Amino acid sequence: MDVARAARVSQATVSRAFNAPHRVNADKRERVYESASDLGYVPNAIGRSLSLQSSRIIAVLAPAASEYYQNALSALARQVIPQDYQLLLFESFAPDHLEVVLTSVLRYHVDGVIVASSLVPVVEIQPLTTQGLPVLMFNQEVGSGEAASVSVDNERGMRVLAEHLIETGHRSVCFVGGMRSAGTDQARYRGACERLADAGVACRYLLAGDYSYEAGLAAVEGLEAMDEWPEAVMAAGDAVAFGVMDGLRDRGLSIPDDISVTGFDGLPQAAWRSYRLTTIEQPMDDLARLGVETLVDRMENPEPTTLRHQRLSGRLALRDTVADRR
Amino acid sequence: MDVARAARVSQATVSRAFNAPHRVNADKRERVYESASDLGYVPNAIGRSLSLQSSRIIAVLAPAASEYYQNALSALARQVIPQDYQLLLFESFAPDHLEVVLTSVLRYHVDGVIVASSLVPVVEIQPLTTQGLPVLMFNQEVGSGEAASVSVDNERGMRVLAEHLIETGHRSVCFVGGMRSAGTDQARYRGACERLADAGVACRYLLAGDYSYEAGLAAVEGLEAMDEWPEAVMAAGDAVAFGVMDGLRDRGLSIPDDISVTGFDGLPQAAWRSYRLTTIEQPMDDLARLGVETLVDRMENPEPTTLRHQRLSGRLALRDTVADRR
DNA sequence: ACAACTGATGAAAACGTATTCATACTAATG
DNA sequence: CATTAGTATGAATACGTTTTCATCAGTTGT
Repeated sequence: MDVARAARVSQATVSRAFNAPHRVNADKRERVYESASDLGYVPNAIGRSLSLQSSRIIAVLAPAASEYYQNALSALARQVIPQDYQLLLFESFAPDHLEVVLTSVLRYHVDGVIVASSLVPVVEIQPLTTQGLPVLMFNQEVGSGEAASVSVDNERGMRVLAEHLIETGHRSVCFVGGMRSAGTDQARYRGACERLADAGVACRYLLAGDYSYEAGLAAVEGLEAMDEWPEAVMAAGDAVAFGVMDGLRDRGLSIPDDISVTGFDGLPQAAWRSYRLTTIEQPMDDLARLGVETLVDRMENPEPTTLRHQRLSGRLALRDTVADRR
Repeated sequence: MDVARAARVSQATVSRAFNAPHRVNADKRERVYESASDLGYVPNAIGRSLSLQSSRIIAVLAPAASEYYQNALSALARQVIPQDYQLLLFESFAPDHLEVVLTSVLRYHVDGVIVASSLVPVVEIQPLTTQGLPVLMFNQEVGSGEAASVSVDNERGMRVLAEHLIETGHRSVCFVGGMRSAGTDQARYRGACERLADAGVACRYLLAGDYSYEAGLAAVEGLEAMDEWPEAVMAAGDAVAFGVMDGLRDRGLSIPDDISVTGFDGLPQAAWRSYRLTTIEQPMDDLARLGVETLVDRMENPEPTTLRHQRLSGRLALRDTVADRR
């Protein structure tokens, strides 16, 4: 290698100068650094990966078009820096495209994978786990043993929200779900349902179709088609809630006076003046930190730790979309 | 290698079976595929990178917390797939941290770099260009010769918006900028100013501080401190515009009856019912495609093409935040 | 029948690093 | 002074590919 020659040392010494400076004499070390900066040399991470059999790269599968997952990605990117890993982004994996993406992930011999998408069920990622690749499911509750996972406590969060609605005297509620298949959707509906049922409050289920603003907006038609407006609608996600709010306002209804609305996730927009949405805020940074730590732990400790789901509690953000009806 | 042995062929043949299937006999090819799937083998991209001296990875520097750049990242991720490149994400580069990030980029020997951040001036990325690394500045207008770049035509977009305000009879305008240092900010202000001046309309400048909702909200205080409300405020970005709108509404003003507001970027929220913001929509997919194509072209053709800035026109989205004052 | 060509294949080198092993040297101990 | 322990260094190897080059078999043309 050029630097070695320029510094009149062996290539092994160059390697040591960068990775274990104390193991090489000060004078040679300086010579190496000097030649390196002269030649604009920086150690090649690819050669390093090959030799070390470890790339210090984490693949992350995320639908970059979703507001929630954009925030998750951002939080993950920040948490990964202190651990000195990089994120390799994989996106846009339609169900039929997923297999291609997964072999692509395999090709890059990443050290670990974070699956941040409600569209990828845990069974689909078996091609990765069978290769012994550590996988973390982000924002998905999976059974223990299948994969490591972190998420907010969806059921509890929804229970807290339901509790709040009950306390404020709501007697009829409609839950607007995103996608039936998403595990989070089920957990959230269950949480709402159970708590409301305890208090003798009915909770209908309306399907928006996905977790978007547009879906929420369209769902209001379904709401309208019911015999009468519910006193409160609990949306499965903030984005849906924004759509619902705007749809209701379009129809001349006032929030929260005519109808209360709650969300879930704690998107930045929930705090905006036009919405001031009462919602459960996901502790995004904590989730990301916990997730990355869990994954890194699995990557760096060969002995297989038990794969378990870790739940973090969300925070109830009380704002202005729930009326006191007592 | 195991697969070679299992298929009783040389390792060179395995390589050819995957990269140039027609150059290896059908029977051996099948044997290779079979052994590969038995052993769960996929070609190692790291070894490949080392041998090919090309990683097929593009580094992207983006502030993952900004709504605009999240959308840009998403568009870039989609555009990069058909070209068979992957995106390696680098984020959170405070000015003093930038150098570390850049050497990290260098380490990974990526094939190209996309800088999607208004916070990174083109001079700062010289460490990359001097290494002969192709760089694309996304959403930044840089002088020709310094780096390849793509952006929407900021000046023209703002002129179109100004034109619209003039046509609808506005006689006083305030421009709310994001950050003085950002090149886009200057171009947008210039576009607005020039067109308005032509029509004899004054255009004041108010600095929000950054391109966030919160900055826009706070900027309304500055607006309030002026002798009288302007007839229109032109925000430098949509997020700022949302903040301005909410700030004005907080003060009991009606949009657009009391004050017109315009934005810039075309964020998804601009179409939301609560804002219905008249703005310039950036052709994000076209920008991403053009940017990626430009970069890929530079990566794959050694002879240096001239580095130029490419502008795409934005689209005027006429919605409900500009009144007709004639 | 023999030369010339074609196509399939393997051996070997290269890419840039980390690391093991051996060697040369220095310092400390008896 | 001789032995030992320790330290600094380089040579060599491994990591997993791609690719050049040589070889060998088979085919075509005369």
